[in-house]
Amino acid sequence: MTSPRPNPSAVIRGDALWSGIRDDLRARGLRWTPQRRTLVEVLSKTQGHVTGVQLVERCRAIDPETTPSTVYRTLDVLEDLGLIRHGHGADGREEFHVLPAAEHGHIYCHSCGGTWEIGHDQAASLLETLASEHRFTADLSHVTIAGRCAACLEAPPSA
Amino acid sequence: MTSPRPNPSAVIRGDALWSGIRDDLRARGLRWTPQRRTLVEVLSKTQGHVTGVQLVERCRAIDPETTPSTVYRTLDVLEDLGLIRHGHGADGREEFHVLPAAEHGHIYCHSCGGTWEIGHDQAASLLETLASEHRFTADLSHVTIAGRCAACLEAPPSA
DNA sequence: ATGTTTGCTGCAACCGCTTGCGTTAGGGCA
DNA sequence: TGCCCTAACGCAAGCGGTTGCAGCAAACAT
Ligand SMILES: [Mn+2]
Ligand SMILES: [Mn+2]
Ligand SMILES: [Zn+2]
Ligand SMILES: [Zn+2]
Repeated sequence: MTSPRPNPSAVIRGDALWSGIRDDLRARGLRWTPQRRTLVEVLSKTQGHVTGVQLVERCRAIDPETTPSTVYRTLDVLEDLGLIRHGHGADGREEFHVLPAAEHGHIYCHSCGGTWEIGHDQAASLLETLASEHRFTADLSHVTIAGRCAACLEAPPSA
Repeated sequence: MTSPRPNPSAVIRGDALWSGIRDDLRARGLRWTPQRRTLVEVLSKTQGHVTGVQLVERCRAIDPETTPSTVYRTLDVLEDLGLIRHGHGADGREEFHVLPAAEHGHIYCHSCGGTWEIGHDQAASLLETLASEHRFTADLSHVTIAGRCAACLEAPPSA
């Protein structure tokens, strides 16, 4: 859970993205273990959003011995390598973005529970304001904004 | 527990903001209990940000029997009444904003752990974009944006 | 092959917070 | 003042995720 570092080969296909990991890890003095191989296999078959719990489940389908702490620690490593990102849902729970995917944030309606994505263009003005007024480089994929959607503002559900 | 009071006007003393809560609750069919009174006393002496754990600690200083679940449930109620707001830190942990306070979001540096506040003016463009493009009314106090501060971009701490 | 280094694993405990449930007690009304 | 309804409480278990530690095993060198 540290720094963003885009993987140069990330643009290509999913397979190509994940196939280089073994060497990426070794180049950094890290190790390629059966447990990591399992998680990477799961991730390479995953698109969009996943929670940590879902990933543990899917790993267990391949290797029933899978331990949560190992999975979460490996997710941290993979995020350092720039292969995944995580954000937090409205309740603070982790959600992982599996690459390749356009970087995006989320908006969440407190009333109906609906969620939508915010693209770079929609966030551009905020990111620029942060850059100029705070000299801050924001991580859009870690952004979740809560509030009320149009439908709920007009017709508040029962409350 | 409650003994007759010779001087009915004595207890007041709290901020105008917090003094109406008892009646606010009753008007909604909710109840004014000793546990809620303790939490409200703590909140009325609190400014800025507090975590749930801190609030439980401070309640225990007044009433050692304080139970976490009761505190968190009461915090939910008070947020419904609009007396506090909560957001999530970069790690997803809850932080409560005690009113009166200008509504604001937070930015957080993944490298050095520093945090800063975003005011309404700095968020205005984002909020407007969300309103126009998604017809979404955002809750600024629930916003935490992670990224890197200027100092860390120029001189990454050891990484 | 074998040894050595040290990153990684599994475990168990823990943290912040939530939830289901049986019991207590607030508070409107007689 | 006492009754009654039900909101709120305390407890214990649970959930998502993290952490310290002792043993294990990748990786590289010999
Ligand atoms: Mn985070
Ligand atoms: Mn704040
Ligand atoms: Zn909605
Ligand atoms: Zn920083």
